[in-house]
Order: sequence, then structure tokens, then C-alpha cells
Amino acid sequence: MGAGTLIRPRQRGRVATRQKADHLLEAAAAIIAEKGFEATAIRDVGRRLGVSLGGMYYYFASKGDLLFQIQFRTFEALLAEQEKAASSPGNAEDGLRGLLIGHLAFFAAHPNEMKICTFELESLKGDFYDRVLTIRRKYYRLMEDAIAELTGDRDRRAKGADRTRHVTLFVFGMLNWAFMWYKSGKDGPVEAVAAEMMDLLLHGARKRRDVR
Amino acid sequence: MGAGTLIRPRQRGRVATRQKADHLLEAAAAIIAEKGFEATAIRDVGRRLGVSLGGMYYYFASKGDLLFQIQFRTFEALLAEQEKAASSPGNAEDGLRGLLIGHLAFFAAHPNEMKICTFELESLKGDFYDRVLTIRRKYYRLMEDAIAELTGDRDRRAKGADRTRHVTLFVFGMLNWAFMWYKSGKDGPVEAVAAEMMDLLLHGARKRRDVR
DNA sequence: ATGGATTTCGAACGCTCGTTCGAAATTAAG
DNA sequence: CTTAATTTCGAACGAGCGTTCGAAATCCAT
Repeated sequence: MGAGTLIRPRQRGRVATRQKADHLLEAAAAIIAEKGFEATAIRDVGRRLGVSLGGMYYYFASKGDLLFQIQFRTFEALLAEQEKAASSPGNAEDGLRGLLIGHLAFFAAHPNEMKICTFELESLKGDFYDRVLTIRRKYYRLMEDAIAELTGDRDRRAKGADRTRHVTLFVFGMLNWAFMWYKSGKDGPVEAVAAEMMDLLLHGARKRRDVR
Repeated sequence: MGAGTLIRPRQRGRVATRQKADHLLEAAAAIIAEKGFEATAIRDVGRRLGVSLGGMYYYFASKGDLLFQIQFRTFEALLAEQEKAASSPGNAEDGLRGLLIGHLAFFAAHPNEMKICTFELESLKGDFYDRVLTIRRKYYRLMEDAIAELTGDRDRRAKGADRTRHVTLFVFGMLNWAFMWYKSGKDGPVEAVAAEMMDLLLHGARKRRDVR
């Protein structure tokens, strides 16, 4: 198609160029996660890697594009990992446990990006917003399906669908709130936190005399 | 104390002045909740109520002060209501249920302010940040105490304290995530949502053949 | 009505930001 | 080496922001 059209920088270009864009994205995520999107200046992102202000616009079409790239790529990677986890064999309990571990592990590996996905969704405009929302919904459905297996409301029009929906949103609340408190030193490995979350979903949080 | 010191606008002044400040705070909360703190201009807040830019600085010492007033006053009011709810008689289950209903009801009554408290905590600087953090911790402890009664780990140095801490953070995650999805029309009254949350904390989320 | 305190305004300042642009430097290919 | 494409830079722009300030307008008690 159109040979004369202006390049979309991140599609074409040399390998080293694409890698530099990745590094810029990572640096941007660190700064945005710390100061917020609006308070972050493109100048500062470039400066962290020795790229001039004008140079930044060779890699990103706009400031909004930069934020979009961070969020979209993050959900692409998370969704790919979690779809693999969801397709591995096991009962409903194992399936959901795998997703909880997967989500928290991804969060622990990419805290800046995940914080941005949670805090700065509404900073996206127009088509950027729509495209991120679409992939987010796909990820939501993956989690809801696993939870529906646990609650026993398999089909979407069952009368328990509302309860399953709410439980799913409760779970996302628990997961996404993690960056307000989770420190790997203080709170142990993510597998332990996922286990506590799973325990809550299976048995509740009451004092238990009955072990098993 | 210093009679000649510059007035702290919001302390002294006529009754009508204090009421106007309240209205400005409310208008500011609506705009900040929609566009974010950094993206909100003091000019626009004033314009919504017909107050000039310069006039805004008669009511608020700075933009940061405005954000602080919103967050601190919100937690003051929430804490006062919830302390009353927590002191009413009843067992552990009733106590926690009351707090869940109270929190969600307060959120439903003041969605803009609560959204700001969740999203814009880190936009506060210096002493403003510290003072909001202090009152937030007080509210956290109120909730944790109620949850400790349910989990059975009453004293803070018990070996179950970490589990209680995590359950508390799970609960706050569920509660604070509500503004991502809760619509009173679609999701029913907050009492129903609180009941589902309570049900999860008591029995888990599995398909239940055993009623009671 | 008069005086002092309270409230409001509008203009101005300095600063930072996102974006554009054309020229220079660098790279890869012939 | 020559050449064309890719990459980088620096300067400049226009716009919007928070904040300050002194003068005007308004309010309330006497």
C-alpha cells in the first residue's frame, strides 16, 4: 500500500531503532508511574536516555501515542501470557489460581506499566482509548470465564450471571489495588498472596477451626 | 497568637463565604474527577461558578491546597460516619457489614470526592500529603479492627496478623475499585453489593448447594 | 451615611509544555 | 567513494498554566 505515505515510525525501521523505542517506552513508564501522565514532560523522558526533545517525535507521533503504546503493549503481553495459562489443563480451582498467580507475577515484573494501565486509562483520547478498552475487555472476559467455572454459572444469561460479574470485579479490585501495598520483601512471593486470595474465594475469611 | 498574620481564608470569614468555598470545592471535585488534577485549571473551576481566577485565590492558598481540602474533608466526613457505625452494638459479622455498607453508601453519595481520594493521593505534596496519609491510616485501622474480629486475630502481634492485613487490603481493593463499574441502576442498591461482598468474606465464592 | 473590613476583579508575570520544521549528522547499500 | 534513506538535533512557536498584586467593589456595624 501507499509507498509515498509518511512512515509510521514504530512499524518500519532498523532493529536497533525498534529497540531504542522499547527503551524509551520503558523509561517513559518509570517516569509516568512516578509523576503521573499529565505531569510528565516528553523532554524529561528523552533526557533520561540522552535523546533530544525533537528526537522523541521520530519515535512517537504524540504524547498520547506514547501513553497508548505503553498501555496497549502491556495488555498484549499480559493477555498472551494469561491465555496460555488459562488453556493449561486442570479443574476450575487450578485454572483460577493460575490466573491469579499470572496476574500478580506480571504485575511484579512490570509494576510501572501496570500502575499506568490502572491509573491512566482515562488519559487516553479517542481511538487510543477505544483500542485499549477493547483489549481490556478481552482480558476481563478471560478472568470472568474462569470465575464462572468456580461460581458454577457457566452461561452468560444464567440468573447467577450478575453475581459472577460482581465477583469478577471484586477480584480485579483486589488484584489492581496491590500496587498500593505490595512489597515483595514484606508480603512474600506473589504465589503466597495469590494463595491467600484463592483461599478467600474458596472458603471466605472467617476464623477457621475446620482445616479441610 | 499573631493578630497581624495574614488570614487563613477558610478559617475566618462570614458564613456565606464559607458556603461559597464549599460550593467551589464541590465544583472542583467534579472537574478533577473527570479530567484529573493536573489537567484541571483553577480558571475552569472558578468559571463554573462565575468566580474570576484571582478570586479563587481568596478562597484557596494554592492549587495544592484545593486538592488537600477535598481529600482531607472527605476522609474527615467518612471517618466520622464510620466511627459511629463501628461503635454500634452487634457481633463481628454485623460490625463489618455495617462498615461495608457505610463505605459504599458514602461512595455513592460522593463519587467525585472518593474517586479523587483514590486517584490523586500522590498528587499531594509535602505536609498536605502527610496529613491526608495520617487520616487515611486512621480509617484503615478502623476497617482492619473489624476484619480482625472476623478472622479471629484480635491482637496485632498474633501470627495471623499478616493474613488479616492482606484480607483488609483485599477488602479496600474491592471497595475502591467500585467506581470503575458501579452504576446504581445496573448493580442495584449499595446494600446489595455490600451483601455480596460480605457473602464472599463469609463463605467464599464457590457454587453452593449448602444454603446455611 | 460613614468607615473599615471583606470580597472580587482583571491584568500581568514568568514559566513550562507539546508540537513543528528544516538542516545536519549518521547509517547502510551500490 | 557516492548516494539515498534513516536518524538526530536545536531553535522557535503559540498556548496554557499557577501565582501575584493593587485597585475597585461590596458588605456590615456604628
